[in-house]
Amino acid sequence: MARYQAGIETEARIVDATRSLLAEGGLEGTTLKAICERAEVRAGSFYNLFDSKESVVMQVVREAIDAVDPDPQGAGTDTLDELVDAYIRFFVEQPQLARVYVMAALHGENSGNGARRRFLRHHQRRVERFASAMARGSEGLTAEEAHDGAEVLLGALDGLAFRWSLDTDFAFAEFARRAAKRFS
Amino acid sequence: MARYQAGIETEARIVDATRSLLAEGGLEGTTLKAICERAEVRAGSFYNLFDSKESVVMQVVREAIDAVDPDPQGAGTDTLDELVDAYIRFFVEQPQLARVYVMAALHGENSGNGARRRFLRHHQRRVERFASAMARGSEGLTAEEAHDGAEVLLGALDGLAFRWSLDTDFAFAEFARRAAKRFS
DNA sequence: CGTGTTTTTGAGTATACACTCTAATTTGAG
DNA sequence: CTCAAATTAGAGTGTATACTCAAAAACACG
Repeated sequence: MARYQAGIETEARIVDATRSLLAEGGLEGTTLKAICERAEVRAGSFYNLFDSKESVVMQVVREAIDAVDPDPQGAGTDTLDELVDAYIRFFVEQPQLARVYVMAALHGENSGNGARRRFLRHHQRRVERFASAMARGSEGLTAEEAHDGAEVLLGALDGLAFRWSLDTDFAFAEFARRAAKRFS
Repeated sequence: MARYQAGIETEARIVDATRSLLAEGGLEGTTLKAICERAEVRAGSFYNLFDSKESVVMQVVREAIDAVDPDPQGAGTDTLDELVDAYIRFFVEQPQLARVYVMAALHGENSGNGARRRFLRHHQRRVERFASAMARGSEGLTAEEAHDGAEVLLGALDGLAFRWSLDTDFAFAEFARRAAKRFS
């Protein structure tokens, strides 16, 4: 762990380098060599501050997952529109982290169950939150209907997010709102 | 290129091995060693039949992309429901190829523009086909409205497909139909 | 058979990768 | 200023990867 100022700054530089590399080229392009070059650090310094390459990558991925859902405490009070807007804002304001988020989901897809399970749990928490907002928003909706609706809406949002990650000219925000409108 | 029966069979065994490995572990798990072991072939035989590892992988990926849209000639005659059903059937009947398809999309995400552009073109063709079915299905829909609607619906289907690839217990078919109803 | 072609083998090459280790340098609290 | 602790450098290790090559084996066909 960094205790001197120099170490703290180096650590931040390494995290920044890792985040931008992940955003640009995915895991494939994010080699130790690339991280060290971009952070202007030699391999020895890297391993003085991190246990492994995986640990920085996971740190950035957690950062991205947290940023998608910035106020987990607020569950139970927000509206569906607010949740959708938060998702949209995440993509517009932090496109680098957004790309990492999409890739993390995709990579968790393989990656021997660990990452996959983590991402599924994250997804389920999000579905519940969307479902409860949905139920609060419209009278006469059973819990199951709200849950299923939330699953479909989140599926659509994730699909559009993926579409955006293929081509960042895609007007993600517009389409996301259009999808959300079908549910209110 | 294979000219004797033995070579033809070996080629098929290699393609099968590659497809199942891609479905199980993604690109990461699909090493030359793994392909050769599963196909019961030595490296030299592999390179007698294929130029590179990438060429088999691309062959399987093309196979998957083609299987999503089994009747490209039929464009202009099918209904939206038929298109959605074809998509669902693809996932139910050929889950291995379906997994490869999802992964190809995700991997195309990096992979230096080539794969990304190919996948985008494929996506755009599909959007057009869905849009024309949508326009035919309901009167008084401008071309642009149909196009945007198709983009949202396909986004939802792709998102749900991704959700299914995270957890194959997910009732993809049900949710896909629900999404189709919601977004058309 | 005999013969030219295809197929198979398996040891071998080159390279990229994550990671280690020791010694030198820098830092900052007392 | 001193000195122990933190930081850095950079050559070096081990391993996995895609891929090559020359020779042996299997094959089809006259």
